[in-house]
Amino acid sequence: MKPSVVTIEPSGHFCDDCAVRGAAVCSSLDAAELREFEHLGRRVHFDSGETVFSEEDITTSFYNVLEGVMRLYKLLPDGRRQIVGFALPGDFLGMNLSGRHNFSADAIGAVTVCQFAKAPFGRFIEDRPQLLRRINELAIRELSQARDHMVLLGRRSADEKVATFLLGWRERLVGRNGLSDTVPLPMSRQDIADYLGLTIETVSRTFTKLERHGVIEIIHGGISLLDPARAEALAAA
Amino acid sequence: MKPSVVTIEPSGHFCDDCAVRGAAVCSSLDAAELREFEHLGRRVHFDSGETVFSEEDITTSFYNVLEGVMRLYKLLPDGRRQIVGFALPGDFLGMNLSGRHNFSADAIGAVTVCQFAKAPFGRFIEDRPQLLRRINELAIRELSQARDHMVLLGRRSADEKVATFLLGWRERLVGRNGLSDTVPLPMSRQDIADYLGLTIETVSRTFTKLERHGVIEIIHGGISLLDPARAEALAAA
DNA sequence: ACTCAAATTTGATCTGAGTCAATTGGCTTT
DNA sequence: AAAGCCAATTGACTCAGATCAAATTTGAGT
Repeated sequence: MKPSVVTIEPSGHFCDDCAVRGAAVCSSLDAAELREFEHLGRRVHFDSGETVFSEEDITTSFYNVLEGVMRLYKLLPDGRRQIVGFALPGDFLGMNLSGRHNFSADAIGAVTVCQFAKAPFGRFIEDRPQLLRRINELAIRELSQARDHMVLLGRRSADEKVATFLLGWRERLVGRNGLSDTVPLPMSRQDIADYLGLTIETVSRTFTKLERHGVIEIIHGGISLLDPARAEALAAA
Repeated sequence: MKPSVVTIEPSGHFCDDCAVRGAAVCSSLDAAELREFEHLGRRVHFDSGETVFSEEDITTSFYNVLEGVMRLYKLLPDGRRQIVGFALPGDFLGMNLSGRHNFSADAIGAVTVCQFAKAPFGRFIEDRPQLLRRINELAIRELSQARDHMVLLGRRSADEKVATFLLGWRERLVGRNGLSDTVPLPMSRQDIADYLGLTIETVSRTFTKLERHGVIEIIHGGISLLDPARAEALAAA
């Protein structure tokens, strides 16, 4: 929540070495289009805890996450927070109908995004239906994830929520270095609680319980999944 | 849950008198396109309680709701149910990436849908980016609603959930006959409970409490909103 | 109107997760 | 290495909403 000091690099030919070129919205563009496209985007860096955009902000940009993790959340007037998702490299943010973002986004650790001004991006899309189709795909995938998360929030116990989260997070990180039993958790316990609709104490107690039962080991900056099968069983229940 | 006896009318010029022509996906089509489009769709009728499609079904069709209300839900292996939304006339269903529906849909009362076979619909979209843009709009709107619902499920009390639901449902029915304080509730208490992440008993008790406090009156087939301001206050809290 | 089944309401009790309150542990700064 | 700070853990207790168990009410079919 420090003042937002961002570093804006000059636009240029940086798609070439972009880590998410194949995964992100860009995957729908051919080489020539990509060359044109890269003039629209600028790499912007955010430090840990900085807010990339806020819920009621007028949407002026779209964002493609290049590096790092972000928390996406909504606040109630009295301060209660619900994290609606975590964004990882390759995720595309900023689509909306109202002209305002309908959630806020903070950097968890250092984050780099590819930022596109709304108007030129809109014009670029105009005559490129395959890019629109790609964006639509991403929206539909998110919608499916959102529905899964509703089931978790509305109908699962604390144990099930935590087990499901750990397995789901591990799965999302597969792109990194394959499926690993060492699962880094860059977000705080409070973030996890606000994502799962629990309190920080319940999350902590559940982690401890899972460790006592030999399902996980709590390690520095994450957990190690000792018994994936048992975790799956807990999550499915 | 009776066997699915559906009535399929012959395809023909029925878009002319379609109640949702202006609201649905069709709103992005001009007169000539609409004429071509109507040959793709068939009106299909479902009786109360019938299942229109199930979660793991291979997607063979898309649906445009014409009349009635549907519940959209997901089930856990042990039978717990989360309703992820209610569909009303004008809503478009069936989009997905996996090739399977990722939720189930039942008719609540009699329902009429406009059913499109997947392949011809896909071909029709192909060279009509404005229809794709319309579908994208609908997906983004749903995504926004889904996030709001996550906040409700994860962070709101039973009283807030019920008040928010009643106001939100009233709002969704504005298209019908304007904003009315008489709010029909075609779905059962169990449906409301499964939508709000509560039990049927808690929903019933909360209705009774709201009535005791003069906020609503429970009437046949719905409620009457006596004190909208107080309901708003409860929902905002 | 009469019967039966299902939906809803109401009551009594229980419990999973929340709340409140210390500790403990890990970093950072000096 | 001591001090200070914030995040995480642990413990004791509470409570909102779940569960269990009856009534009621509603509705469809005869």
